Amino acid sequence: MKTYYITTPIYYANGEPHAGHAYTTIAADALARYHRVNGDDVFYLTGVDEHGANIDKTAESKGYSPQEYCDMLAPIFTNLWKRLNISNDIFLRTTSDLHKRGIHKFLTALYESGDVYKGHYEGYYCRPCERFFPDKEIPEDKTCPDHKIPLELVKEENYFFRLSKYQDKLLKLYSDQPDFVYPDSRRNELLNVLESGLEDISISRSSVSWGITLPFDPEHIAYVWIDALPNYITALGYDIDDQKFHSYWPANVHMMAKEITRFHAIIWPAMLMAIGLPLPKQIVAHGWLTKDGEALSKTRGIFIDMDGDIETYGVDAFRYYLLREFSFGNDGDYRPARLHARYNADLANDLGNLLNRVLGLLNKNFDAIPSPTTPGEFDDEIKTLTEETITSLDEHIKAFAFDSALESIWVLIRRVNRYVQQTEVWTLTKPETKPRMGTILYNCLEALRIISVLLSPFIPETSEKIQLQIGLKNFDSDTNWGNLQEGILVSKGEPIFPRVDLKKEEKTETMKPKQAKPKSKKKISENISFSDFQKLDLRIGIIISAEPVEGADRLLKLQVDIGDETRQVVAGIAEHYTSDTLIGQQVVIVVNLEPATIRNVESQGMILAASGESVVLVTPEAEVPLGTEVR
RNA sequence: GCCGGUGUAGCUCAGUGGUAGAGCACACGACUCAUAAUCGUGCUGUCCGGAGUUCAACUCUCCGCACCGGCACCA
Repeated sequence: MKTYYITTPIYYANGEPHAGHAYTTIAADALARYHRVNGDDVFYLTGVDEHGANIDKTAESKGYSPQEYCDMLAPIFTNLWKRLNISNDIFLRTTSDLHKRGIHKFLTALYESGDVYKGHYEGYYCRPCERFFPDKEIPEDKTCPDHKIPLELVKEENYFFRLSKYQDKLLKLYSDQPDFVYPDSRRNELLNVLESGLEDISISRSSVSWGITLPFDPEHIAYVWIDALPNYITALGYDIDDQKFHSYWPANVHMMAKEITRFHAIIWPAMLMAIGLPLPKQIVAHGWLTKDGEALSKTRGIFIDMDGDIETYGVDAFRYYLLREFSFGNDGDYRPARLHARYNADLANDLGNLLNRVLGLLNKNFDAIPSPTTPGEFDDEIKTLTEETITSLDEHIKAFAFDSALESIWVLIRRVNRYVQQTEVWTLTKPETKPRMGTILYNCLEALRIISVLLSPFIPETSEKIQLQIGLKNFDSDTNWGNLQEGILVSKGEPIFPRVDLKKEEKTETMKPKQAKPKSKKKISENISFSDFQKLDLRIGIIISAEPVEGADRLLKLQVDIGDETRQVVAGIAEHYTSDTLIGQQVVIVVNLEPATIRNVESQGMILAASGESVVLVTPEAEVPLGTEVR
């Protein structure tokens, strides 16, 4: 029996899961189920990554120990997966013994490979990022670009992994195995990274406490990614080297969202090379979800209402919509209106109604499933198309084209609807035509049975409902035509996808104004003295010219009149303001900031702006004389 | 600025060197077994713009525009 090992990332447990996590997990679930129904021995892994300074900090801010916090959060993930019908075989927590033991073995092996060395690291460090900035990346103001807080000059003794050594081997991997990274767009990006050179990476932290200690130096904690990536082997029992590990590793697919491909497609394979383990076969990245065209954002309250949509349309409709409407690999725009349209058109009208009408006809005219005694026109077409669908489905699945996969099944569903129409079964009630009627109904049911098998990876609950209504007590996953037995008593057939009235929906939607209050998540910094504050010289100025900076997308070169003089300031606001709207604006400018050169342009100060998801200039509430002090 | 991608019917997208397709939506018709479902027919397009190669380009080449990623940049 072929094995198939598929993984999602272990999601970082410093917040609740969102639709993006659900998307990854549902896609991986579809693959896992597809391979299971085709007879493979499948192992499907998902889980949570529970270590690192961020979790420690989040836990502390909520008044819990990190372990307590993780223990609270893990069930939120598992409950969601249960609700979404995720068929994972394991839910790995990095705080589990299984993982900790595996990591010890992994780190020991890595250490013994000779590619780990101890280095003194002196450099600029961002605590929330848990990372050092390489020399060429240090911002001139020594502020973390993501967290907007000052970098700390930290001198740490760290262990490093000789990633640089693996550049050529990785390049060879990419050329020998062109499908190692899917889709090609991601592969190209990573090739760029590889070709521009790799630096060794530090794999430990001595300043962080919440994590796994290095087996060869208890003073150090494994860096979160070094702790997390090997979960793919620790989950299989790598530490005891058992049969399970050897039968499932290497993984067939590591599935993830596009932002973490670098860790999976560069660092992870390099580490595996170092310890002499086989590499995963494919790194598969999907795009991000937007909602009605806007990026998801906690702070702006833009989120996908999974609970609401699942409540209205059902889990399978949610799964179906995500897999059917988005082309996997690209970003996808989640639009409740489209979900609604898909639900009614595809699920209720095409599939649900087909099952219902066939069962209705059968119940009205027969006591049980009749035998196909009387072949006729179109029968072969239905049978042939069913078989062709099985083949094309397989091709699409291999290419991660869930949308085409589902579309190909729907071609068959529509064909069966047409079959009912063409044969006008409902007219064949006379004794002499009844055997033909029975045959047609048998064919319809058999097609529906096979369709339910083909659909089971995507919408498992529906598949079961279909088979139950057909009268099968145990799920029959045989896709050979004719496997359906005659004489089975069918059920009455309640609609499996009752139509949803849009007007009702609009009402309920307006009834729950669930707007999150926009707020910044950055914590208040440490206190400074009043004299510290007084050191700042803030003045009112007016922008008299603004032009783009050569070679930079975000920068504008501004001339600001502050009364006595004109200052040239470079500001990273080009994405939010055009020159026209800026000229004539009064702004607050820091005039005693030491000058800096950015992109060969001198900047003699800094314009204040609220900078969160959007950037908004700070301006005086009423016009004031230029050069006025701000305090 | 560099690298890559995308731009086709109202919407979501497929597609080929010979003058364009699917689903949804829309209109009309058929049917009445079925969840106002199904089936048929029809409709709309400067296939982003421009130049070039070719007997012929939406499909190839070049230039440009727009949007989206990645990298650089964010005092």
